[in-house]
Amino acid sequence: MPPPKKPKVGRTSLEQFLTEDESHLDRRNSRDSEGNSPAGTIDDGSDGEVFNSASDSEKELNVKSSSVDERTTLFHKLLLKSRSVDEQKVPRSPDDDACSPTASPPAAGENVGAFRKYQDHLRLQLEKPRQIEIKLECTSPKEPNVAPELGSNEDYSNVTVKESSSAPQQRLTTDQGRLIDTLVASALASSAAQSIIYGGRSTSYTAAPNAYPHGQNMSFSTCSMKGFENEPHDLSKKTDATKYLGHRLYEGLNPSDQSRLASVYREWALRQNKDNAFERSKQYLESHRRIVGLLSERTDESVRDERLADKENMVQAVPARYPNGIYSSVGINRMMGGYRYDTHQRETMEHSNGGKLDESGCIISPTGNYVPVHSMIPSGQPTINQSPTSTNMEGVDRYHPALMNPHFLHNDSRRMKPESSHGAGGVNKLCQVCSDNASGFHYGVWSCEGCKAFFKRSIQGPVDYVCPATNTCTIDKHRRKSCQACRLRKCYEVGMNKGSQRKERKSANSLQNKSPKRPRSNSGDNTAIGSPDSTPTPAKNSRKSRTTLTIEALSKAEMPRLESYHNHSLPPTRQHLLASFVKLAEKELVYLINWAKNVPGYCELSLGDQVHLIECCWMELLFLNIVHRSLEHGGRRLVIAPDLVLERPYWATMGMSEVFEQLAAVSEQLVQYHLHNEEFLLLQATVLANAEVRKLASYTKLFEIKQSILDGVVDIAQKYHPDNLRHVPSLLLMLTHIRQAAERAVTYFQSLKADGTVTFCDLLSEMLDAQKEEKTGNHNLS
DNA sequence: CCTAGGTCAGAATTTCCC
DNA sequence: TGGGAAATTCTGACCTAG
Repeated sequence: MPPPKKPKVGRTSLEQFLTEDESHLDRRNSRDSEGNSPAGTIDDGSDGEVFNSASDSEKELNVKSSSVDERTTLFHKLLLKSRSVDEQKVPRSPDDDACSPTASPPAAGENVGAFRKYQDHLRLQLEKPRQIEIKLECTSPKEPNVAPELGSNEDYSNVTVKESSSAPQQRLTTDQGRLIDTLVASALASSAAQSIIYGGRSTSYTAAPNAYPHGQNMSFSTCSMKGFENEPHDLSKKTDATKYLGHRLYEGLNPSDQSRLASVYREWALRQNKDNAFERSKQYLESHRRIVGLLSERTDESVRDERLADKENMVQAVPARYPNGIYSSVGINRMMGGYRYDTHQRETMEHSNGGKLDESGCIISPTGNYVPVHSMIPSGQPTINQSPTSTNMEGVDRYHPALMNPHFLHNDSRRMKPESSHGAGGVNKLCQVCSDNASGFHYGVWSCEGCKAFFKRSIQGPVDYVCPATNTCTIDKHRRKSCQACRLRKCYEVGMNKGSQRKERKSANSLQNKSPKRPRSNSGDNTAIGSPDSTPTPAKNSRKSRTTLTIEALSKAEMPRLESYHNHSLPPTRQHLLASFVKLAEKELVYLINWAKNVPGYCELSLGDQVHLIECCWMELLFLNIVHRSLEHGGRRLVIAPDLVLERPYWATMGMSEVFEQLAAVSEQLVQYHLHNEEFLLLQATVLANAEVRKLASYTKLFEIKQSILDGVVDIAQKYHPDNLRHVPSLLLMLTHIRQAAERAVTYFQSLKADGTVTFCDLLSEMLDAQKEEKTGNHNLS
């Protein structure tokens, strides 16, 4: 028994809905009076009934729905939204309690109480939990007359839904059937990927629909390698039937969608394939995966639209936190809980989404998993009169993510944050992590309660999030739960950190207030203060401001100090220490790639050059960071992570004695040179820009970047060490030792990888492979 | 007034068992 | 192997102290 629920305080979400919907209704009415209906909607009259066996009142509701009765539809929607709201959680006025539920819908203009009474009535009718399972009435795939023509615009008369209790059988509406199509399509896409991964066998599609206790949950999971074409199936069996369903659906896709689906999953397969090391990993890099994916994940607003436009034409893998890894499971909860789509719902979702349709084109389950949609929509459906690749949003509506928004399908009042209750001090700020409404300035950034709590939990205890995809998951309001690793990465990326207190917020604000003044004059330029050159020429001025901008950009991108979460209760053996080291390196590498994108000019290089530079110097950069973290120890110990500080004896334990000695020596030297933080930032950028001496595709641009960074190094040296002309060359000399140490380490790691001492993640693995290839000269610098 | 951190109901997921 | 139920983990709205 769940504990008693607390009464909800403040404005109820239902009230929110009512307010929202009443205004919405007004809009609808005025619109309909003009005789216009939104594009992309379906003819309600064809199959308006949701459940044939529904109670009388529900029938009445549905009949009215099909006659486009605005108010009834609105109530139906409200009912669906609020079905799960525990009545105890909804504070009611004595007046409400005194009234019994009303079986007739209130007239337009009636008050909220009347809406509630009717809603209560509907709730009572539908409160009984439904246990629903999908049953296909097909007996053989060879009998088209009984097999549903999925993917066509048929009604789903052969697909039935039955209640497990005493309720009679119910039919699916066409819309429900199509939603199931979409789910199965996702599952089959995953299965298709499996078959590609496992040797290119003809695709096998298996999706198992599982009925959950309350009739509201359904999930599909891929689970078998059985080929559909090759083996007989008994469609009276649920799994086989669903397999058939998926197969037919795939067949129903138009050729371009099929090909797109195949190519996306082929890429995915390449990424997963462990047996074909270099060629495939290279192909994979070249086909915009992993590191390329990380590099392509620009945060810059100017490229955001571009990225979103690309997504229009993308089928995405379904990220899921399941132990079986590549088997994506698609959890769609409450889909069958009476869901029905119509124009009113669409409008409401647009409304609640701030007037915008989600651009990703993915169905989103309440778990946050998302299902590829655009390519799943079978062609030739009159109600979706567009190609799936079209950017015209009209055809997206039916399968639109918004329709699967858990907040919409299931009114969990806890999750329905009143717009005005937080509002970040009255300022309508958005969460910098997920773009939900920010509740305040938390951990140094504007963030919502969810991301705040998530970050809090993440920094409180050891977490070991691993992205099931390519560390490039989109984190937004709907998908923030789909990948913890990427959510945490995003938290750090936007600048969340434990140390941020209100003080920093004030300074951030004051900085913001001052910022517009900055370009106007160099007087505020820190580099000018105390500079020996008191009469700067315009050229020098421009160079100095460029240095300032470079340093600002680099500071902004400063990497977080990640914890290693090394288990100190374990004996400090080579294996344990190396495992922690590698694990940390994996995490840092992801941040490193994102850091690189903030190096001025880096993103303007060709993608190939970006990848190449990172591949060449990632270890150097990791080492430079270690050296920097270890400055306070003066070379006596190395700070691998705040929770993993290695004393000299352990360097040998790890088999990295020489490498670490070198790093420690550099660290000791840098202390003597009084390395300033700004210099450190520029050194990092120098390592990146100087990673390759040979001519790359973007040679000129890279040369400019290098010059600019070196100018910065010189400028800053003048600022902090005006009397020491050897300071800059001394610093640069240190980089040669870091490079040497990195090269040794890479060789060592390659040997560890070869003998299997330590498990490397794919990204790190690929980095090591790339360097190996580089060494053997197979890399073609184009 | 604001935020970090605590709390806990409910949702989501995993595990166990038949 | 599927499915139900229990156990566990995660999420985020709300609360409180400073």
